[in-house]
Amino acid sequence: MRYASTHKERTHQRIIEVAGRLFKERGIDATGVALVMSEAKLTNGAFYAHFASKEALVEEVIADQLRSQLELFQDAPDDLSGLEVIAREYLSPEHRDSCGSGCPSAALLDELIRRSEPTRQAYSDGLVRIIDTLQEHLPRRSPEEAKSLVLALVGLLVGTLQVARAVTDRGLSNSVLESGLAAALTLMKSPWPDASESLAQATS
Amino acid sequence: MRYASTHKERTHQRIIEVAGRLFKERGIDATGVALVMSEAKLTNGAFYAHFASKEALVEEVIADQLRSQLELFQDAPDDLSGLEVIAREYLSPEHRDSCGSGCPSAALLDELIRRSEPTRQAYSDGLVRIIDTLQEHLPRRSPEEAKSLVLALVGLLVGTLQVARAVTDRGLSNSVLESGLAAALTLMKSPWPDASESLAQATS
DNA sequence: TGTACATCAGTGAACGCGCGTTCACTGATGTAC
DNA sequence: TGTACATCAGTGAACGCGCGTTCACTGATGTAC
Repeated sequence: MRYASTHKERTHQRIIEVAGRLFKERGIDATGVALVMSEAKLTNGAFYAHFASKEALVEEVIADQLRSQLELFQDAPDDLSGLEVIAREYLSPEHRDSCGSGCPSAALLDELIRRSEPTRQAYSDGLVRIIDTLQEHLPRRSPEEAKSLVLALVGLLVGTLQVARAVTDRGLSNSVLESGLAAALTLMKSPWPDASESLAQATS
Repeated sequence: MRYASTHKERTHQRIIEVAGRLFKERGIDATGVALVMSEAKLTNGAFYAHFASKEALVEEVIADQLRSQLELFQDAPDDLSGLEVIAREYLSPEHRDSCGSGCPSAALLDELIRRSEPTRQAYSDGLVRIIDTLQEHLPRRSPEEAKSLVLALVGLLVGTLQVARAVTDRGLSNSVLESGLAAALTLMKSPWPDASESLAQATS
């Protein structure tokens, strides 16, 4: 072998990680293959020795990003306090201010909705795994309750972070994060209603 | 006048509305000026008689979209039941399945974060107006509580809709919508905690 | 041990294409006299 | 009333540019004999 047997594999992984950061910082469409390769200290041409197309890269990046996010969540304690730690870190100003190293869902969600079937499937599979993992933090609830709560929390965290990033007023942005966190903590300790119940019925 | 005095103005507005739909369906970067103009039954060249650049169109589209969204919310009753109606319609399968005619935040949020300063400002201004309007649905709460709750609800609705759109499994997608709605209703009737309070403290 | 050849990750110039943008022009209709 | 000109929303071909992709090549190192 002219290179170490792991050489190409490591280059491949480096491209995926660099692309992940650039996609999250700049958007997928706005990040060219040439830029990804130059940031990975390579030239254009080498790209197609690693990936069949840009979309194939996108698909691998998404799978890789969701795997990383899953591992991050798995580091937290396996109970309700772990879920609180996750929410606090997720809705922190630091996470808001670092798209490139942050959650792929918050950075790419509505771009992903419009991409190829395999890419969307890669995202969806990764998200299902994350949901399953988060559910394990709620052993005191029934599986149905736990799953429903986790789904709502995922939506809340992702949406709140995005809104906090979009708003131009820094003070308002901080309020968005704090409000989202307060809501997350409220949900974690609330009894879980049936969604078919209306507010009027529930409060009367 | 060779045309009715309102002719150009109406064409201008038609371009903005067509572009709004296309941007939300396909993404901003992925929607070319030529496509927008042909869908508006015009040719390329007329574009620059109406807008200084594509980004100027984006800015006007965003302002227009948030104005429409605000009007939609203003149609609901001015109390807590109105907020429930809004949440139910927002998290409906119909809204999930119609990006083009739906909420601009859900369709474009993370693309907006990366656009020009004036475009982001247009979005931010529109969102602030929406938040102020939604707050009026909560006369029973203190202004601080009402604002915090509304901010969290906005994050929850936007994030939940995006996740429901991204997930490839239809059953899971429906569960996401139902869970998000259940969470929204729970938040509307819960007492509002201080975000600095931790879950451990609150539950012990 | 020395030489010819095979391997293959990476190089870098080139390709066609669609993008945002420009511009000379059209043609319908109003105004001047 | 008739004719020459002005107005201006819209036309459609063309521009340079950067994109994703292709391909003939390089050069370091392994293998054959």
